[in-house]
Amino acid sequence: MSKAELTRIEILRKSFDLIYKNGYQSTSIDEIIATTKVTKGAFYYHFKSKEEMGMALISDVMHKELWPAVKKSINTTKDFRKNLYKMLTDLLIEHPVLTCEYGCPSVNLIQEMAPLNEHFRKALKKNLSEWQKLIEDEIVRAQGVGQLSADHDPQNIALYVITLYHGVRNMGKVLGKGYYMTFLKEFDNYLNSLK
Amino acid sequence: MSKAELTRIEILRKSFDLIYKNGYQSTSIDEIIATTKVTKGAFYYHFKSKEEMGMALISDVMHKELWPAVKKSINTTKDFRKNLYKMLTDLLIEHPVLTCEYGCPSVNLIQEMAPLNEHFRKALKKNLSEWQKLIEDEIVRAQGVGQLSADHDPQNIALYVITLYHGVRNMGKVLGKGYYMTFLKEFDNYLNSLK
DNA sequence: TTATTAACATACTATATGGTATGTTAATTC
DNA sequence: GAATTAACATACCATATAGTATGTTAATAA
Repeated sequence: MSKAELTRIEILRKSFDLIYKNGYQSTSIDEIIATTKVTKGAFYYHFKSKEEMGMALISDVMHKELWPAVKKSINTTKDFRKNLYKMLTDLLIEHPVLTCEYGCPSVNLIQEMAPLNEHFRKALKKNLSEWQKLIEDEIVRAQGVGQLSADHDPQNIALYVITLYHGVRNMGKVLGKGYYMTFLKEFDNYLNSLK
Repeated sequence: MSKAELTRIEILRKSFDLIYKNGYQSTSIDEIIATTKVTKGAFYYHFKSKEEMGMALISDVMHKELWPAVKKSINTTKDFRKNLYKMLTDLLIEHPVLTCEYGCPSVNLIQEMAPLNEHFRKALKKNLSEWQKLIEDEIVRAQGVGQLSADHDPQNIALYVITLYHGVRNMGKVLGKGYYMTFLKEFDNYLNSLK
C-alpha cells in the first residue's frame, strides 16, 4: 500500500471514530487533523470536501466494518432462526468496535443525515439493501427446506428484523447494555412465532 | 398568559421545529432568534444556556406534543391488540406534526444526545418510562381479562413495542412513507402471535 | 540528471457560534 | 408618582468552522 493510500485510510479511520461518537455535523475537519498526523492540505488533497469524505466513509469504512460481521454469522447453522438470532447477537454483543453507548454508526448517520443530504441517504440505503438481501436469501432458503411457511414475505421479514436492530440500537443508548439481553429474549419469541 | 410566557413559548416552539429537522447541535441560537421576533437578550433572559433550553424542550414541548397522541389512542377499544396497533398508526400516520422524512423528535434526540449529555439522557429516559408504563398497564389489563397469557412479561412487551417504533422511525427516513404500511402489517402479525 | 507531478504543509479568510456586557423600556410595587 | 425590577434589545467577543491560496518536498518519468 502506498504512503498516499495510508494517509487516506488514516483520515477515514479517525473520521469514522469521531463521527461515530459525536455525529457527522459536529465533527470538524480541524478536529480530525488535530488528532492525526494529517494536515489540512493533505485532507483536501484526498477529498474535495467534507461531504465527499463522508461519502467515502459510508461506502468504504462503514461497510467494511459491518458487512463481514453480518455475512459470516448468517450461515453458521442450518436453522434460519438460530442464524438470525446469532446475526443480531454478533452485531449487538460481540462486535469489537461498536458499543451500546454510541450505538451503530450506520443507524446514527441515517438518523442524522438522511433527511438533510440526498447523497448520504442513497449511499446509506445501498448498504441497507445489501443487508436486506442477505436476510431475504436466508428466509427463502428456510422456506425451501420447510423451516417456514411460504406464505411469509421474505422482504417483509428481512426489513422487520433490520427495523428491530435499528430500534434496539437507539433504545440501548438510553437503557444501557442490559436491555440488549431483554430485547434478545423477546426477539427469540418473535422468531419462534414464525411458523 | 403573560407576554413573557408567550416569548418563552415562542422560543421553545421555534427551537422544537428547527431541532426536529436539523438536530440539536446543528441548530444555532442565532438561527432561532433570526427566525423569530426574539432577540438574543430575550433568549438568555429565559434560559441561562442552550442546554437549559434543550432540557425545557424535552420536558415541556416534546412531551406535550407526543404524550396526548399516545394516551388517547391506547384506550379506544377493549382489544389490547387493536389499541397497540392504533397507538402506532396514530403516531406514524395520523400525527399532525411529525413526518416520515424527519422522523420522531424524541427518537432523534436520543440518537444524537444520549451518549453526549447525561442530563439529556435522563430527561429523555423519563419520557420513555412514562410511555412504557402506559403500555405495560394496557398489557396487564389484557392479561386480567384473559386476552393474553399471564406468562408474558408486560415490561418486555412494552419495551419491544417501543423498540419497534424507534426502529421504524429510523428506517422510514431511508425507505420513505410506504415502508410504514409494510411495517404495520408485520407488526399486526406480531400482535396476533401473542397468545 | 532534469523536469514534472504527486503528495503534502502552512498561513490565511469569511462566516458562524455560544455566550456576555451593558444598555433600555414597560410593568409592578410601595 | 417615584423606585424598583422584570423583560427585553444591541453591541460585542473569543473561538470554531469549512474551505482556499500558496507554498514545499519527495517520488517518478524522460
